[in-house]
Amino acid sequence: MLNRVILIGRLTKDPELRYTPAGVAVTTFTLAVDRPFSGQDGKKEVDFLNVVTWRALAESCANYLRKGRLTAVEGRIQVRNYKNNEGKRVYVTEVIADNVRFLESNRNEDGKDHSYDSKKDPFKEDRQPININDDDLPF
Amino acid sequence: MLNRVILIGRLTKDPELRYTPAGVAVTTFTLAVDRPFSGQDGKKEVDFLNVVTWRALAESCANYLRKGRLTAVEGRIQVRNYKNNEGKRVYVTEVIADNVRFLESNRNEDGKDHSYDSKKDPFKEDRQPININDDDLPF
Amino acid sequence: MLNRVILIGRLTKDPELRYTPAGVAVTTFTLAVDRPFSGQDGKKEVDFLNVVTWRALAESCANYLRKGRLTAVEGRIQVRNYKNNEGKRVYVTEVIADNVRFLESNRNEDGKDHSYDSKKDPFKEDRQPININDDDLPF
Amino acid sequence: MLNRVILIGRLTKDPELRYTPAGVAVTTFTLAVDRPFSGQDGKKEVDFLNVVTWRALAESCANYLRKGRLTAVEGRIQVRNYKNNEGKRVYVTEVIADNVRFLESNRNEDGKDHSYDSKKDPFKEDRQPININDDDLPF
DNA sequence: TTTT
DNA sequence: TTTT
Repeated sequence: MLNRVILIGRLTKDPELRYTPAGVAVTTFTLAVDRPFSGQDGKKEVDFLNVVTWRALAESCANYLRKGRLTAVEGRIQVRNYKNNEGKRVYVTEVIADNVRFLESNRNEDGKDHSYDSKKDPFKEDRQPININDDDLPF
Repeated sequence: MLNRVILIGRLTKDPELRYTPAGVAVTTFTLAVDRPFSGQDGKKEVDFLNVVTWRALAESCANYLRKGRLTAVEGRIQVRNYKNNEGKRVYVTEVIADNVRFLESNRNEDGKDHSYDSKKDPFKEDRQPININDDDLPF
Repeated sequence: MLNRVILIGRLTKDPELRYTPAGVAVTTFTLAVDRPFSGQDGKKEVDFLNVVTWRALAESCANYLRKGRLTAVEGRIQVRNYKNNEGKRVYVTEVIADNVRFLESNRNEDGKDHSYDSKKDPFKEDRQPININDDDLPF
Repeated sequence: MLNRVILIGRLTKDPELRYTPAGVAVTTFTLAVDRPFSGQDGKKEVDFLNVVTWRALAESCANYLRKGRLTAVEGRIQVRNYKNNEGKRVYVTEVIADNVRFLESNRNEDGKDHSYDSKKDPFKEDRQPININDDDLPF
């Protein structure tokens, strides 16, 4: 009935943008989130949490997030399951984000409006995959 | 750096209480959390999320939660991994709760203080397992 | 940049539905939220938090919430200020809800779809006030 | 029964550290939190939210937070009331923080452990006020 | 001004 | 009373 997650962490790699066959943008990335009180007893503990964003938010994440950037994410936990190539059902837990805050902006700050316009994205075609099934997404 | 989850859902089964060899109580249960807008397009979508509680909270959850009860949980997402019996690394995502609210109380309301006292628990010994390793918990 | 609140508590009175001159529904109510650890040292501490909902959500809150009902609210904190009749600026803090969960339903459960339809609301006209200014809302 | 707030914003001024007569540290500051979608229709909307921290957390906030710093706060909403000098009851809403994350560290990064030690604080005595009542705190 |  |  209620399912809310808020995370602050750093991207482990650059985000990955893909498109479903229907042309819907989906960006995935992993956040490294340090556990509280890590480091004081020697061991540094971190959770690596997978985040999924859709549509306009996916495109702006692909554009403005980069490896190592401090990022806040709001969303909900979702459990997805699929059959792997051995026919076994696998369960994957992800955070479906509906709000992402870029806490560290680009170095080359220019004061312009950075809202993403996919029509002006020169790399959009390069990123567009061809064999994704909308029901069984491959991330 | 920040990792906060709040869930409201219903228990899919009675909670399970175990003890580590060191005698630390740990209770696990699964919450069924309906996704928003489920049902209007026919399909009812639900996430089944695993929750873990420790110590005093574990004991009070074992005592007062039951299958079907509406329950609120506050905590953080954690990813645990272990090697399965085929030697393959398996990743398990759980919500480690630090606050649990019983939104539906027992039918037989009696007005007494319901804070759990493990010394008075007649079932404690029955529930106590013998072969749990504190580092590699079996849930 | 991020502002998220989640509350669970009970309505102190029935909710109040009003309409702006432009016909926008706005419902307000107060949640009594018990503080943690209240009661053990004798004193029972409660926060009374004002909640505001708009449009369709306002109408369904007006319809299904009642005094005493256990309710979950998701939203953000907002500080509104206005000049009182002595010309002094007054600051009011409210939770603007975008998600409300009715944790205690009506006794007369009927299994029907309870999504609110304002066109079928026989009391809508009665509740419609005439002298509310959209910019300076009177709650 | 549940009361959780998460904010990310910037300090409007340096934080203020005080001590109760019993010697308990309490730090207060205000976060400027931009509302979503601000700026696109011309008007930039902000909420100014008062935050209160206690004890060790108060001391580390006083030490490491400064005006303008981006900061994440976790806590609960509390409504405090007192009689003002005209004998009228005034209600003040604050966020009582139990977790604060410094999202922008000091410029002079040195890699050292920055956990606050009040015994080594050369300014502690200077900051110690004398006429605060523990029950009716003056912020 | 307040709920169970 | 307000931050970038």
